Amino acid sequence: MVRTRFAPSPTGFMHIGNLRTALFAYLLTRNQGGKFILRIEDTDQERFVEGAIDVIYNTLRDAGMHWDEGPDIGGDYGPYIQSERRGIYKKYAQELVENGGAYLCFCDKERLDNVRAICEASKKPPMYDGLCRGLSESEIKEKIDKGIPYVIRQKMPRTGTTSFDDAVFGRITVENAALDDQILLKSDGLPTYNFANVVDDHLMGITHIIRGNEYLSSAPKYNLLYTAFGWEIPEYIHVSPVMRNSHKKLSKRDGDASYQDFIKKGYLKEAIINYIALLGWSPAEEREKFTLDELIQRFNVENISKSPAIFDENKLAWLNGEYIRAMSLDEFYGHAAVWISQAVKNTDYNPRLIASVLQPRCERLSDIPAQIDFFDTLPDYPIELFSHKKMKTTPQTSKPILEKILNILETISDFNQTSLHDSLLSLVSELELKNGQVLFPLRVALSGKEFTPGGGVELAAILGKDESINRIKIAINKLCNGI
RNA sequence: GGCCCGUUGGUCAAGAGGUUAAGACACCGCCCUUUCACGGCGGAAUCAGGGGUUCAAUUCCCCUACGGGUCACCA
Repeated sequence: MVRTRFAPSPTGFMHIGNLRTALFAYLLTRNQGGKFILRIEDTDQERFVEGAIDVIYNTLRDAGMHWDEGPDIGGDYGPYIQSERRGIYKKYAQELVENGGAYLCFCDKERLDNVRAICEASKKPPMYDGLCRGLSESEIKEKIDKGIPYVIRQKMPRTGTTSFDDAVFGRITVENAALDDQILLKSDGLPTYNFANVVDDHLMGITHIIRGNEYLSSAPKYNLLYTAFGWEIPEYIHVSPVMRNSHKKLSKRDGDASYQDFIKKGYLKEAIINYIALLGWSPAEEREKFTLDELIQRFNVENISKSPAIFDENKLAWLNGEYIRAMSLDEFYGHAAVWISQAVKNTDYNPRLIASVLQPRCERLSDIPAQIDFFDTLPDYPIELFSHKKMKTTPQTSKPILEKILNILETISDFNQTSLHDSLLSLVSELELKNGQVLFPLRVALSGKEFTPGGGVELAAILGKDESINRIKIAINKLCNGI
């Protein structure tokens, strides 16, 4: 039975790279019919942020990644919050001391700084020199009796190599001599991340560890720990980071790196999940758009890529547009309504009608307000806007046409898209013109803009008879004065 | 600096000794069209460099360059 875990620190926001790691773990688990465990790593009390755990819950739930065991729903391997597991680690650290895999170290900060300085001076990697490794029973007892604070350090082999197989990176081998006697238990009795992680993963029966590849070089140390305890080493799946550019990881410092940021920017959760699944993993098919279920069916560790992937918001936007266009109008309206109402306060204008012209030309929901800002107030525009090379229109040609349009609109009693369309197109054929020569001036008159969602007919239908006539008169007036 | 890892178009990427080196985003052009989009068609664009191994290397090996990671009583 596959058991994976997602073990975030509660920092108050969900980083997109973290979310991708969670997604990979989730996809693998569901693909294999295993259990997905949520564990909160909050041993660093200084970083505690109010409400941060809820952000984790909400994001995962919103994205559709449901966990089988976790702090809120429990499970057979709890507690699932590290701060509630304190007692456990000390016991295991002591066990390790007894079986020779670890030792007590009484060195104080000053000495440690010294050791480090010496290493650096001789251009050697800074490592603990192992002074306390050789302490005798009586020396240890004496120091403890004196009340000297101590930490517990892992006793690394001084010779030989340690190897392990990573599902993505293959076989990794390191010289044991390069491994530092890392601290397992701090002098305050709390475990370091390195230790808590190993203990928790083992105790929770985690079979596959999916995490960022910044842990790749630590993995041998963890394996030595597993071995020292006589525990079975899990499968490792280290994944390369999601980058902002070729040098930097996507990070909070750059802003806009969290799931919440993207939602705020008008991206759909389906598109975000779909897009990040494609960063560092590729499906076997020539297709880009996948639902969560489809991703689950297809996900496999073999197709995870070794190299880092640069996050391309362009492609996310495109994918988002694909999702938007695939919606029914009702669905789209459900998403777009709040954005439409941001720009259009006038309740005479039917927001559903506005949504219908927006849907095919909208990539991000947040693009909506700027696209429809002309409904409430007609912008002041120059008459040069009536010039369009391809439509063969100029301010001069537009004026008489607008006057004719005005006459026609005034006679329409049932003012809707169909009636407008029919009567305006008959005007076109009557005048023996191209559609654009009539309808382009109308669009400009109604919107004061060169580009609009929907054309003259659609805009007139939304604006209604009175306002359409009003705006055409304004345009004619402008043209009278301007030509 | 030591160690570990990586490198296919601008970006995501397929490819696993013999391919016209897929596909997608972005870009450019054309078509459609009442603007802009959508859609359709087409185009330009990639194996980091150098050595090997081989009849044949993008693919295997080595070196170099570049990039990343890691070396805390942080996680």
